[in-house]
Amino acid sequence: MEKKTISKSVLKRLPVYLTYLKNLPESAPPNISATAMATALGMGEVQVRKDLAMVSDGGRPKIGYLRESLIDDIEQFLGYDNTTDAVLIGAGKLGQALMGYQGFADYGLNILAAFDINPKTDHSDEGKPIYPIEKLTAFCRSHKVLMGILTVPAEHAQEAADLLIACGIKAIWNFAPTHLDVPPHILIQNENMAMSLAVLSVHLQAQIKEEKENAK
Amino acid sequence: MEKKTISKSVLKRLPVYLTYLKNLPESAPPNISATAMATALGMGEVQVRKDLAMVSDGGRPKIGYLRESLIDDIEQFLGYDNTTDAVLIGAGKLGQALMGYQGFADYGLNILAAFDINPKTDHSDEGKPIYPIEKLTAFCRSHKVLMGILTVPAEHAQEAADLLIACGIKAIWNFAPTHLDVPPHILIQNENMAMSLAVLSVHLQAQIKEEKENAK
DNA sequence: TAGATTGTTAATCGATTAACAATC
DNA sequence: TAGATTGTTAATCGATTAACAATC
Repeated sequence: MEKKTISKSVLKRLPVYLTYLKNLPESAPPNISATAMATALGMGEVQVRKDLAMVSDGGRPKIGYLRESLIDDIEQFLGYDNTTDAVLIGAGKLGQALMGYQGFADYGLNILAAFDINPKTDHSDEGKPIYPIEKLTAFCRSHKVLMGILTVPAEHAQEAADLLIACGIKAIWNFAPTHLDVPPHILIQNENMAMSLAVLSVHLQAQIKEEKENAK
Repeated sequence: MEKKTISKSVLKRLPVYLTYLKNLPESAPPNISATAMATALGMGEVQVRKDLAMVSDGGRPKIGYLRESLIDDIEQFLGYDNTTDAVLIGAGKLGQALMGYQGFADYGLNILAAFDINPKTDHSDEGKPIYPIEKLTAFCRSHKVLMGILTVPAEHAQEAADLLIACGIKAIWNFAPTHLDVPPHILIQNENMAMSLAVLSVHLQAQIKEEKENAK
């Protein structure tokens, strides 16, 4: 495998392959072909093969890829093997739901603590600490945290982002439905529910309209 | 405005413009130029103008677009003006967080009720009903629900999706980290946190590596 | 009128797909 | 060997960007 720069489109498909591979039953054969994966996921087989070529050191003709090593290769490429510590700002319902989600461990994500302007309690149901926002800076510095998760209301998102950046954070996972202005070296990943809803809404509108016309 | 088919890329940018426009202060002038929006959102101005041309009946040279009507045009295009009723499957933490989120009203989304194999309570904090899953079919039929939101564990996502489709649902917003197999006319919109995490993780890996090299 | 801004047509860029050669 | 599958090179497609004409 050569170290090539990877495009965002490829990058976003890798976790799809990963979950598919990990969900295969124990009883499945140790090898899997790009063809089989493509069929199962409803994708083009050349695309799958090309994507895998970016992270794997190759499959064997006629046999395919060794499932276990493919999983390892993708996980390693995505950096899921070394855990990333993160802090969460905004311990509302969504924030607490994310804090309690056990599945993040599979992605190497570890939410250390949450911070809130006005914490309702000092720990989540799972026992993770919830601190007043004033403690954020010291905490981030001492734990060398590089990632922040924003689950605050839209109107406080920008100031929370500014605060995180001042604490030395390099990447922000933003659940607030708003655009954030940040310096170029900071990565913002918007978990854009509005985007998803737009796609769903327009699809349904079209569907409804179609049905009406058919009913004529 | 002519009815053109819109690409998914444009479609996904529309809600970004919309939130930006809605968040402008009351005191802002009634007109806004594509140039100004592009600068504020860090996008290309031609792209903004082209996107707006898809939904608006045009801005005025030298002046720009009338902010209010632009908002209306986008909302209408996205179908946010007529509400979409939805049911939610899986009343866990994430499910309840979504049920309680007031902001969905802005997107024309109305979560009528949640369903769960084993409801802990019969209503959410906001008073929305939570029913046992057995009641789903009758409910969807009588309320003519077209959209389902999946917040169940990955291992139950496929069966939940099948159930929704059997109930006549046309679009599924899937929060479960798994690939769903559905008939072609059903739209699946994956709220893919794994995708976002992949982007964040790879960015941080690169950042860490870079720092190490600089430290040499 | 001059200049800012719009909308459109053409050029570029990147990503996907198709064709094919290599290999076990 | 034959055939399934891999990996790569070339062709296509779509989306973004650049150039420019139109307009208030």
